[in-house]
Amino acid sequence: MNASPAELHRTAGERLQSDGQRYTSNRRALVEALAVADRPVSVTDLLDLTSGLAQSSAYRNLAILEEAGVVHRFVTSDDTARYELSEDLTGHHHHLICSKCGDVVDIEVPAAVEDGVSQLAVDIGAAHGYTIEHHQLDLVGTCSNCSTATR
Amino acid sequence: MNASPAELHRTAGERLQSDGQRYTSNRRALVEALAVADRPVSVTDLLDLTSGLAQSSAYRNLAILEEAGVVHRFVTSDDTARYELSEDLTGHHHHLICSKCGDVVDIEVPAAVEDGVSQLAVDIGAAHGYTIEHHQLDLVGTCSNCSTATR
DNA sequence: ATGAGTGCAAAGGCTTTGCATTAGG
DNA sequence: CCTAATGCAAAGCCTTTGCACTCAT
Repeated sequence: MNASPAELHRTAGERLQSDGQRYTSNRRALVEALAVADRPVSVTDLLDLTSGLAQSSAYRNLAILEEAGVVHRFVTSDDTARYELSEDLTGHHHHLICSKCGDVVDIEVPAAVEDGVSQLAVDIGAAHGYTIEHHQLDLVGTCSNCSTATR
Repeated sequence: MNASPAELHRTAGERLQSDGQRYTSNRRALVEALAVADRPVSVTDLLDLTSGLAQSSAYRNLAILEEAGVVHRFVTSDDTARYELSEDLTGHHHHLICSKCGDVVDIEVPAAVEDGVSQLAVDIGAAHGYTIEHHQLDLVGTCSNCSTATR
């Protein structure tokens, strides 16, 4: 986890390749931007962070990167998808989300809680016939900015 | 928690009233449908479950019910909003989500894990200047149906 | 009567798709 | 060369909004 830039790109390239996909400059730029951002970002953000990337290409490439396990996509209450590098590249973490502005901050969780949740996932999955892929713990609240603002 | 139907409607009515809203028949029908569904449902589902309810009214009323704290809205990876009755009406629980079909099942979590997460929420919130409103724990995987399907 | 609530249809915003062009292997 | 990838514009889908009508108080 927390791979160096070079290592990151190598891993990304390998995963795409084993998916029968190329690691093009657009895709590299997206991975780069996600690494630099170091927090979940929307497609709009990514278009700002990269340059000369068509919106449709961003969506298409993010879908491919997700399929290859390089990025992770999720949606918060503001209905816009956010992307971040896959957890096995950056380390397992959870999210602190502002219910007002939709902002997301990465957080780390004590091992005790993490273990409890992991065990739970196994048990619950078995009980319901689900194959658990991952879990997601969100703490939802109001960020200092939005608390202060006169709404 | 797990209020009787009568109690449920009474509580819903009160909350709307203290929000300066009426408990109209459309709103009652939505609450009724959510209670019967007993799982998070999409607006499309709600339109099927109720009858003669305009789509726009569904959205508008759900927003008002959410504002009044009667229902809770959230989004899974399939980008469609789901609604359920507020947790203080049905009991605190979490979700088991199918990453393929977007289906959601309510689950309950052992007190030990729950306590750990609650404490965590307090700590993390303080550390980041957030006022935590609630937390959300999702177990994401593939339901038995989708595992079997030849994709 | 008077404003909230409703239905219908149109508009919005994020995302996906079609198609001709470009580029990587 | 030949298919994958790209950009542009159009289309889609969920959701929101405008407006006239209806209902409750």
